[in-house]
Amino acid sequence: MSATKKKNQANAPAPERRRELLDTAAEVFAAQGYNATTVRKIADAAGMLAGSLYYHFDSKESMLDEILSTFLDELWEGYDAVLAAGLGPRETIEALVTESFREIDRHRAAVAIYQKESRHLTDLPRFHYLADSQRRFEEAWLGTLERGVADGVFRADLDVRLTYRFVRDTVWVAASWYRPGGRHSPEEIARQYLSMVLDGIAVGG
Amino acid sequence: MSATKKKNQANAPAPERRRELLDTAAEVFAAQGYNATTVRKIADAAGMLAGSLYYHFDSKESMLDEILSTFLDELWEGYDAVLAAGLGPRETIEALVTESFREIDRHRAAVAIYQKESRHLTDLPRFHYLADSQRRFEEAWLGTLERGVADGVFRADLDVRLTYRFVRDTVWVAASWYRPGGRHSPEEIARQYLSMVLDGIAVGG
Amino acid sequence: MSATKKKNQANAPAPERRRELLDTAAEVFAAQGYNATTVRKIADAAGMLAGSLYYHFDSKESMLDEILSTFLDELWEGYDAVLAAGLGPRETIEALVTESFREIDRHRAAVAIYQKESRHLTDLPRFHYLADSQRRFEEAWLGTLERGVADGVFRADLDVRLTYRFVRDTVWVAASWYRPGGRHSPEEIARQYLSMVLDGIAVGG
Amino acid sequence: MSATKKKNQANAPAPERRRELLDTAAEVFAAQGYNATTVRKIADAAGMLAGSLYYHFDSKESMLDEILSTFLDELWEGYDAVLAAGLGPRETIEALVTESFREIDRHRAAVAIYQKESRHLTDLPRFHYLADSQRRFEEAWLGTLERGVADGVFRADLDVRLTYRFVRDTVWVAASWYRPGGRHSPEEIARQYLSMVLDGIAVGG
DNA sequence: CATGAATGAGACTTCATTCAT
DNA sequence: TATGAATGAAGTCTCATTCAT
Repeated sequence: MSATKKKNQANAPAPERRRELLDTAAEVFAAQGYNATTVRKIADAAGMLAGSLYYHFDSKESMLDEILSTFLDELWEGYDAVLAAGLGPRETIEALVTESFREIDRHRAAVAIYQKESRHLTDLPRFHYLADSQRRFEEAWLGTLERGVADGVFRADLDVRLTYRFVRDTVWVAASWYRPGGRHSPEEIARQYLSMVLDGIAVGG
Repeated sequence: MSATKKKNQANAPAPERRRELLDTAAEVFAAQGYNATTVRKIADAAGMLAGSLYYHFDSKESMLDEILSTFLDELWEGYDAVLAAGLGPRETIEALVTESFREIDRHRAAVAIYQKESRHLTDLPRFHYLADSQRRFEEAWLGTLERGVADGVFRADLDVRLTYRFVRDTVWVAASWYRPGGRHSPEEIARQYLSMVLDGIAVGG
Repeated sequence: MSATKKKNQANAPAPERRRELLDTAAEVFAAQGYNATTVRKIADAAGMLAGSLYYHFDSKESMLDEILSTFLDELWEGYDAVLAAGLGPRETIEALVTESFREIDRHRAAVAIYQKESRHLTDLPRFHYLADSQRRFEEAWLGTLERGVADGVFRADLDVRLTYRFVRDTVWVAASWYRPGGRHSPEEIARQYLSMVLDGIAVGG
Repeated sequence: MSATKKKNQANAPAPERRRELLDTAAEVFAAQGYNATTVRKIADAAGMLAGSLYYHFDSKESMLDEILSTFLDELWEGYDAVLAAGLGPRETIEALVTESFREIDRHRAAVAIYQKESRHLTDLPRFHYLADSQRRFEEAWLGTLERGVADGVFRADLDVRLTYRFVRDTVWVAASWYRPGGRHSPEEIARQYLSMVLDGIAVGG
């Protein structure tokens, strides 16, 4: 049950090579921006000529599509598991945040691309699934926050929509500085982040 | 005492027209991304032909340059005033956050552009001042947080560098959804944000 | 009795200003080439804005036209006087060469422009007079050389057409390095040049 | 021992195609002037689209660069052989002139371009080698003439610098009218030219 | 599978020219 | 007479894409 759709890949064979090339492309997209990335840069990074990429992919856009949809598919697999677990609001938030940092760990480039490009991409029919995902996203997070306020575990004096935006953005922007294999594991980052957001940085509280 | 540099504007006079055009350009850059914005789109939005822009500006890049440097100049004017005021760490953070949201209110487009483009721009000699600003930024925020930890007003158990990143990102990423003249004033947003970051969203603390 | 035609000048008055501007334009054309010279460069050199030149002239091309035709008019005045004087072949050559260097002295820029641009200009109807001039030129020089060979004052063993080309080029190409007011007067240069061409540079002869 | 430098060609292989295209470009540059030549005209002459040229070359300027530097490299190969041969002044001049007309025969277009464009090109760092070549040129010719005067084989009453200019220019301007495969071989033209310059066109001497 | 060469659309930019003031 | 601002055509160059080999 995919969150997105089937890809019409230019050719079938050797799915590992395909994945390798997509990883390469994702790194370049993330580093330079989608528009500023030329097909030739991707090909250079992959050790081939620009034209050769078209044996594997229909277009530059379809590479981006596959990168983003693969990431979102995996993300929703994780999110759906959390949401189906019947946890309380605070525990749900904790699980979603942790899951998010794990995704950043696994798909850093894709997340960075998503952050930077999703806004203008949603206009294209091919990328409508980004808006769908955005909607489900808001449902999950906002719903959990509201449930927490109703249950008395989250403060009632904060604008819940504003809080949602803060939390959502801060989690994902981390992709812009996170380096897999760095000092902090995703779980450690999640713990620190949650501690800040849930209890504040001030002493005394 | 400018944070950046003097612009060599193609032509001196009529600074209001110049500012009008820059505002228009900034909106388009923010909405579509710098690379995806064609000079023609800016000209359309300004009600003129693409070539006509070059009477006012040397290049598309110099428009971006002027937008960003103007914004940073004003930002640092505000920041420097705060930093020179001799406030305690908590009050400094509060003042910086409030000042930041005010800048977002005044320069929404510029902030959004800065967020999206500054990373690849820093490579260009012309935009070295972005890196300089980044450095002073880190000094101001990280320094204040460290002082707060030393003074015992901020928690000592959080990774201060990680906290700095979260705080910094959360503030600026607001530019991506903030709409001047919307439901919340910059001061109101700052208050909510500070309350969340300082005291946490959980009840009890 | 003009060699060319009337100019339709954009406006009548102040012929000295007109000449000043044309001199300025000629210098820039000579220094940078006609195509590479922008109207703005001419205006800069004249201390005005590009658009202002159009009060004085119809177009950039008409400036070039007026520069070249004025020069050719004066040149042919001198040449016609020489040719009408009924001199012998050697004396005619001497007089033409001397007259030529005097023209270079007076119209250095125009001569340099003529050298560089006349070839592609002859295609334009407006500049047909350049081809006419070229023809009369060949008549005058080649005819004199042939007369000299027939009279036995010039060597019969040289290809007269080839000789004509060498002589012609050598004279005019001097415009590319000649600086009015330099070490050598036009007459001195003419004398040296004639001595070389008529008697050779080798000792003994 | 190259007179100029290595080219960073956009792509390495198929050097014959590259040379074909450069020859085409050189013809158009020579016929119309570098500035007046549009990339589209070159492409038309080569039977391709304008953009396609950029697969082979970095820019229009780099085509010009390669045309000129290739020509100068070959020219200096010939000149250096002459200068290393230890000939007397008169024989050196004869050999240099003959070599020059041979180069015009082989590189007519390049020579014509060099004549017309080198002056404003020398300002560009990329074309500094033109000035270097110019300097070595003057050394070779002027030095030989001076040696000839000292040895008593050339006349002492002529301004040697003026003579140098006349000789230099006249040789090279020939590229503007010379047509390879025409009535005269390069050697025949050289002989006629040398006869004129060395012994003069006047009978008796 | 990959290369080499080309296409064609469209980008940024330049510039002669116009015109109201 | 000159300015300031704009026009519009054209120029150089980039780049995603195609395709024969």
